[in-house]
Amino acid sequence: MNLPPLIQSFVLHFGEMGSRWGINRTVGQIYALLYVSPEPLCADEIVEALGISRSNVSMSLRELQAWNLVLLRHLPDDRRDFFTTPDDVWQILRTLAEERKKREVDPTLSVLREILMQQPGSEKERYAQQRMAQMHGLIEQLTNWYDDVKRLETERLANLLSLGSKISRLLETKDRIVSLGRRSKAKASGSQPADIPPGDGEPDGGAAR
Amino acid sequence: MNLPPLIQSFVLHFGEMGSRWGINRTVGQIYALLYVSPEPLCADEIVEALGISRSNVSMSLRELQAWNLVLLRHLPDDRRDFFTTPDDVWQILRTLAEERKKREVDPTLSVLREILMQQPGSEKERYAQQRMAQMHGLIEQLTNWYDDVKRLETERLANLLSLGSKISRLLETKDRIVSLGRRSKAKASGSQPADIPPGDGEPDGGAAR
DNA sequence: CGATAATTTCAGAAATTTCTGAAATTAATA
DNA sequence: TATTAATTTCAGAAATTTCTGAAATTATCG
Repeated sequence: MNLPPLIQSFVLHFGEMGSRWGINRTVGQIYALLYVSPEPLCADEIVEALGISRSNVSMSLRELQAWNLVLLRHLPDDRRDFFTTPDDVWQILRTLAEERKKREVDPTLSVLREILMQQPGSEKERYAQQRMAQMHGLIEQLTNWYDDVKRLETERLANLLSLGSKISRLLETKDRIVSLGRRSKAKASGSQPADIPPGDGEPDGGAAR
Repeated sequence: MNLPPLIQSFVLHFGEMGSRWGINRTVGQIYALLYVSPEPLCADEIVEALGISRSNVSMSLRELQAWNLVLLRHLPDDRRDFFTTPDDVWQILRTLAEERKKREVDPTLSVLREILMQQPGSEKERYAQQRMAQMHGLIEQLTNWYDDVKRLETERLANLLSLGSKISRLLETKDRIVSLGRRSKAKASGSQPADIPPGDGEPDGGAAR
């Protein structure tokens, strides 16, 4: 590997983190390299920079494309493929979130749905199903939130982030005030999508530490 | 493996997903099993249920403890350890978020900080550093938001989720109205309702491109 | 203390993942 | 169509991770 020290640290770190992020070392390194390169790179430049085999680069670029994390570029009168990452880090974040959801969440959601359709054959199964319903409900709330928020343009999204929990406090206050003239316990906000499966009553009081 | 079919599907799925989630098959299976078990289980019961070696169970439980994902329980006059998961799925979510942040985000944040301290030795390094600064800024915004939001109690957190992006739209509207009497282009977050302190500065305008 | 039970450790076996080099494929050019 | 360049595929080598069984450790009890 032959890179300026500062860039090398970054590339090596991404390589090491790769496995924790569900990609492998080479994929991590290539991504890091493309991310900090001012110009798009072709496969052979990557081979050169990272000191790995041509075929490994090919497969890893393919993987990065499957993740939608790289862009393909072409130069006039040159038929090689050149690769970059999007410039906008917020765009990168969106892609990452989308792809991780697709790989790490959606399959579980669909397995849960399937299992929850079935008739429990015993008391143990009935209990298990109720636990799965709780998990399903939580995941659905999270993904609904995500589906809603992901459509925001960057500036609004950044605003939302910088507000953080402050909104919640605001809401509580508003709710408390509104409820003075209505009921006594506030239940904040409409949009509860209707298809949360039954059965997941209260999260058993036992908050367990 | 000898489990009711419905529970077996769930356990096997968690095993398969394990590698995508940064844990391994056994760890995933054990977690799933504990999660749907009404009573805490001891190591030998897990061995029995999943058909894996005692030592593997021991190591995997250790791993789950390192993740803070299981609770230790004891029965009177029995010196075996029994294991469960917390009842409250929101609590589980918090733990998961915290641990994944610790493993997947914090190390990168600290490497970025270190690299950004250094003096670039070339134009390429200067550019790379600027890219890393963008990444660092984004991660910092996200973790600040997370640090803020994670302290919310469950009910408020759920409220926040169910609101989703609506707040943002609300804010924009409010801002637009407020700005009528001030400047012409709304920059959101300029003025907040009474008890909302001024947020972190600008979201780093430099969205690249 | 010695006996027994529960658990952990760890070297190496087994399984899985990653990586390479050689061959095959694709596509542009003469 | 043959030639050359760019890229991909894939069998097996190399590296890494996971898992096991045997031995070691820890803790409790008589």
